[in-house]
Amino acid sequence: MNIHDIAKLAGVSKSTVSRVISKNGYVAAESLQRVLQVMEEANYRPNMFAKGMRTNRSYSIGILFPDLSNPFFPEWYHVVEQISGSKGYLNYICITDPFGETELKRIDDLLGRSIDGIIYFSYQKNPDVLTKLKSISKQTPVVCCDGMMIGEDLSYVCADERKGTYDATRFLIESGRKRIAYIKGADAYQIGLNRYEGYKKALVESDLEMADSLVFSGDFKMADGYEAARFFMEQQNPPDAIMAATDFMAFGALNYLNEHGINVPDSVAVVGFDNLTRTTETNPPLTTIELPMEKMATNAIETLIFQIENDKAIIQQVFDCKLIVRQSSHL
Amino acid sequence: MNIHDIAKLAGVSKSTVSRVISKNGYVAAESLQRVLQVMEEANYRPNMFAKGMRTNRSYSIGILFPDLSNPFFPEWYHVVEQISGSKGYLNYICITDPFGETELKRIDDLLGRSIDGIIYFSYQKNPDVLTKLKSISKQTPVVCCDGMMIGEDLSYVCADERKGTYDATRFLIESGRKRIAYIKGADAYQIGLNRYEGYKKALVESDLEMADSLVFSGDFKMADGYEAARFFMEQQNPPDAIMAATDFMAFGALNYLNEHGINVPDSVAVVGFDNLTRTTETNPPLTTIELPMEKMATNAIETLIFQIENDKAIIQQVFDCKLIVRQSSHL
DNA sequence: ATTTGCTATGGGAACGTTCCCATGATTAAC
DNA sequence: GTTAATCATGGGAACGTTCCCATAGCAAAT
Repeated sequence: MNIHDIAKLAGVSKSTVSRVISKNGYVAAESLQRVLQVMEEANYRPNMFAKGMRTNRSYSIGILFPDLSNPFFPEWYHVVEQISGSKGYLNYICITDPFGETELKRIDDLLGRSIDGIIYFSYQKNPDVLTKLKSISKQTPVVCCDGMMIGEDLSYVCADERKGTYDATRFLIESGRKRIAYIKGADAYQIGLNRYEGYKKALVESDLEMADSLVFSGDFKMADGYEAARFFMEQQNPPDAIMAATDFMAFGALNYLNEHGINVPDSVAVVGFDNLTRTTETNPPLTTIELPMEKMATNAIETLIFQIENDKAIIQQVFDCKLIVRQSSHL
Repeated sequence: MNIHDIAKLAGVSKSTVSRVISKNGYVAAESLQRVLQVMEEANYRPNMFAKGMRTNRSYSIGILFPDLSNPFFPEWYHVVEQISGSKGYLNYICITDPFGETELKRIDDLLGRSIDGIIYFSYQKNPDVLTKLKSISKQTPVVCCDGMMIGEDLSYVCADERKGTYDATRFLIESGRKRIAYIKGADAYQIGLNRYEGYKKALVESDLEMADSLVFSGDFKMADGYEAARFFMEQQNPPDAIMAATDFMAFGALNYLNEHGINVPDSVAVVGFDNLTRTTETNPPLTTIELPMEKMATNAIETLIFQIENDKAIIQQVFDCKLIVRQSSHL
């Protein structure tokens, strides 16, 4: 069943049918009606291959995630999918890996499908990948979703995570915390370094101690937060506050503290980062730095679609983070 | 840059280049070498639209998930993506909704992309959707991933969840539990009913009480498990065991119990279902019924690809569940 | 010497769209 | 009443592959 058959059934030419489908060019109200009806009755669906061959558009977007076990990514995708769907796009999801070793291959896989654009997440800042992304982005727009791309000649959307963590750390200091521990990402990851920088900056400014015993490198898993809390609390002089680079790791820390009868926030304050949905459900509800995820995700996909449909010029956006004080940090 | 340009550069005809790309038909070793080299140098990528127009294959698979906040689905997808990727396929992910209201539209969206096959998850058994899936599956294979499809004229992969829950309930009874509560899915969902049936069957066989006060309907969220535990434990005669239809809800129940100093398993046993990765990390580690997720996911995608590439006949598979006893149920 | 089968290659039609161009019909403007 | 602008339609080339068919060289078998 093709455009030709529809044309015959509706008693018009294939050109007219084409005009109906692509909604451009003149077509008489009567013809329109008849073609629409015939298409409906015949359950006709335009052939995307033929369409794509002429237009070079697939209405498909490729998304690269380094890991799907952190609920941050599914939450982000949920927002993206809503918007892209409403604009007629469908999304390929590729799971790369935390070290970015498979990224180049997956980008090629996506390009082989003639996707219209790419949304890129990574834990790493791999020069080869950046070069590739830069070179394709004149043809196929790419939007990167992390602050570590700042300074690169690429489109990105990110948040001022450094300032976010800085503000939160200041808040803890001002509310009297003296020994503030930090759970950062693995040393091998470039992602999240801005968060760690904000923490260090606030400590330095306040002449607070920056000991190795107060920093733990995790792998962004919940279990790492749990282990970090154990590492901190088993010291003879444990911290009175624990900040985590992600809510997900803060969850793990909270679990450890709750299970060991260590009162939060009386004995130790806990602060996360991201403001995941579940932060209101923890015990106690988690003070966290809000990454304006919904705003960022919306912006990322809308930017990408704008670039696809209008202008491929680079667009870079930075959002503010906001400290959200809940019970896990109250004295 | 198309097959014609490559042919000219390599000094052969476009037919020979086509034979090189599609790896079929005779081509001399020398020609092969030259064409390969030219393609490499020109960074040539075959045009999938033109290819698809002739072959009617997109090497794309569509996956429908009703919800992405339950980590069960990302875990499943991770397995699927690994395998489909290794066989040259990429996956579109559509998030429908728990009530299945958007499923028909999303299926149409996918068909509009000429996907080669569909993997279908749902919380509901919507007759319209089933009719649609049955009608398309002669052309575009569909593999459903839940036991509620048993009896339908569709390909599916599922587990004997009824028996799984039955076995687990028997185990609790035999280890001396007398009042066994159950956290089921929302009444509006057809999914998970087999699990609930297994629970009821075991209770009836042992002449144990089946009170309304021992059954709670949740929405598969962690918070629902938390609420369920509160509902059960605030009764004057609380249960000595809580089973949940999903690990995710069991996590919520465990949180409630831990936070309220109710000893697990001494005061109350907790049993989940799914054997998510995180079950070994809870406190105490969670006894659960293993849904052989990896095996099922592997089977689902391999079945689908087999149907795409070989034979579209219906394939139906049922796997066994296995009780995994950890500390949350030990007396 | 002829036939057969295998290897190797090239030409051309076909897939189902879009889009440019040509052709009228009708209406509006002078 | 001619000209111009707008509306409506159809024909045909083009997009970049695959695949069928024709051709032909060469070795092995008759």
